[in-house]
Amino acid sequence: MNKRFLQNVRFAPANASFVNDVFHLKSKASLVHKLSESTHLFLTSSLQSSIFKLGFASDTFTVNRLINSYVKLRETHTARKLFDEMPEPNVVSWTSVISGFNDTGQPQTALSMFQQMHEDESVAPNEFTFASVFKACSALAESRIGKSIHARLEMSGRRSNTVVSSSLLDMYGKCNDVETARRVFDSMIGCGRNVVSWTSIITAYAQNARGHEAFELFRTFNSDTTTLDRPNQFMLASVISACSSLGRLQWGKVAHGVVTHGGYEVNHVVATSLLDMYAKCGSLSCAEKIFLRICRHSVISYTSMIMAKAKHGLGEAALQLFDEMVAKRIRPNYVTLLAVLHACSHSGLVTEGLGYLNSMVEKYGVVPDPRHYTCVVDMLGRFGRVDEAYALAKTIEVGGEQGALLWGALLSAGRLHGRVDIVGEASKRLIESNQQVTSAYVALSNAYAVAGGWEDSESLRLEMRRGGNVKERACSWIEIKDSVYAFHAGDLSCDESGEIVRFMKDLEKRMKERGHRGSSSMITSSSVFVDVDEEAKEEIVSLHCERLALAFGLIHLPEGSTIRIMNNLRMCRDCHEAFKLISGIVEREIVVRDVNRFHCFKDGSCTCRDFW
DNA sequence: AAAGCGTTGC
Repeated sequence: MNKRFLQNVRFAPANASFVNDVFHLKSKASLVHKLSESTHLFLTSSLQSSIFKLGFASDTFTVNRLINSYVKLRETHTARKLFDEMPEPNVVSWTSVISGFNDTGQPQTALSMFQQMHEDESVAPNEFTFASVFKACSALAESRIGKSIHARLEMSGRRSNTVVSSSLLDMYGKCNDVETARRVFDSMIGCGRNVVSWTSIITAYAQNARGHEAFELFRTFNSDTTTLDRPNQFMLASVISACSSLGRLQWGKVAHGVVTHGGYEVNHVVATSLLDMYAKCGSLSCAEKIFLRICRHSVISYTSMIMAKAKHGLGEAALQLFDEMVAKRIRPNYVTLLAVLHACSHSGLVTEGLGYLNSMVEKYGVVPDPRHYTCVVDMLGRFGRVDEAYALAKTIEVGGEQGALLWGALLSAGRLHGRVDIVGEASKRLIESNQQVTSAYVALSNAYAVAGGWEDSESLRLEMRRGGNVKERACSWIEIKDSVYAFHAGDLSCDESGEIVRFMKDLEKRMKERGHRGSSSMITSSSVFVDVDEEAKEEIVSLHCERLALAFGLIHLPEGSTIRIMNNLRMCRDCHEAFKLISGIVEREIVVRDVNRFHCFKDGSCTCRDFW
């Protein structure tokens, strides 16, 4: 039959081009189909030569598929070359190449392509293009450019698209403009929000230190009856991260319940966020349990666990884990080295810490940056090597926020060891660079007061008041079952009878007797400092509150319960000592008024109780 | 044919 057909063709020239077309189109269809399945550069480039031989080099649709195949293989350069040779690129061609640059970490090039598209004026961007371009702005945290493109979007009338709006709100979130992100989210009520847009707004709050609102939105999403979407791995990782930064174990457990329910425990990003959450909420054992369940470890899971051990005072175990990671050929990054230095700093491994700082380039290929130096300055300072800390700090040229952290570390060192000269130098640098001005003034004022320069101290305090510098109030809090009890620095109104202070003094005495070091003289020194300045008192009371919280937990929790203490300054480095001590103390009756009672999540939906 | 969301540091 075929034979006869071909014979007919031979004698019917009028039909020849028709058959030729059919043959070509059939070949094209199969080539394009093969392209979409190609996962190897070799296959894609041989398909390209076949396509070109058949004469489809100018066919926009076919070349778009080709470009797309190269983009999937991350061959952005080849994709761009093909694009540049196209006689008539359309919006798909432009968008494919722009998203290719996004996917290969070249958002700047993606943006310049968009600019070129704008100047060309031959093709108008559509929803797909805008979504890609906002993603590029997110990556660059470029709100200025993002806003101007947002204006173009509004003019084009293409806003009522869930994907575009999500990318837009995500961009505002990444540029730290949460209010605008929220406005975009609120405006999406008509075009339909989905799990991605909810995740974007939750992430915007979570990444901008507004964890409460992030969690509140998560709850709203879960009780929203208008959507069939359930939380996915992206949303959960973000929500869990919010719980970590809030130090709210109960909320973290609720999120863990949702993870288990949705079967997302195997996702390594979710698992890593859970690990970090348990560690930051004080449960090292749960963190470790999660860590051991992770099958394929990444640099992030190891770094999180090293940091967890470091913050819980287990410096040697942290370093051991670091060795294990290196042995597994997982390459450490700058955060890993920060965790390692923290481990040394928090466990008094000064020599080891200096060793890591000096060998990190050569051994691990990580160039130390100001954050690593700050960590080492802090470590030297804590262990009395203040002059070395100062000498090191002077060699680092850094300003802005990083500079403030560096000189802030030195300031603490000077204060801890009563070095007025160091406090003076560090304060001067902070005040000059207009960073942490309040703490600097307070510390300086205290240093003068200690050295007997009462007049200087007084004039500084006046200067502070005139400048309107107000220090954020420190607070500690404790979770007991479903409630959170908060204690604010300087506020001992919960101690009407003075019994707490007596208890603290007793506790402190016992701690000293057992050789507990650190800021152990907070109560006795308070009587010295109380007339001088608020700062010392704040720190003192903040520490009091941790002990207070301990005492509180001891009284209200059944035997064997875990007590978690958090504060908004840093993880309590004395917790381990305090725990050891408190376990030997007989229960006492103390009447404590609830200072503050946050609204708390009643955990009814948790499905993984067996985990704890 | 092309698009949007997540984890480690302070």
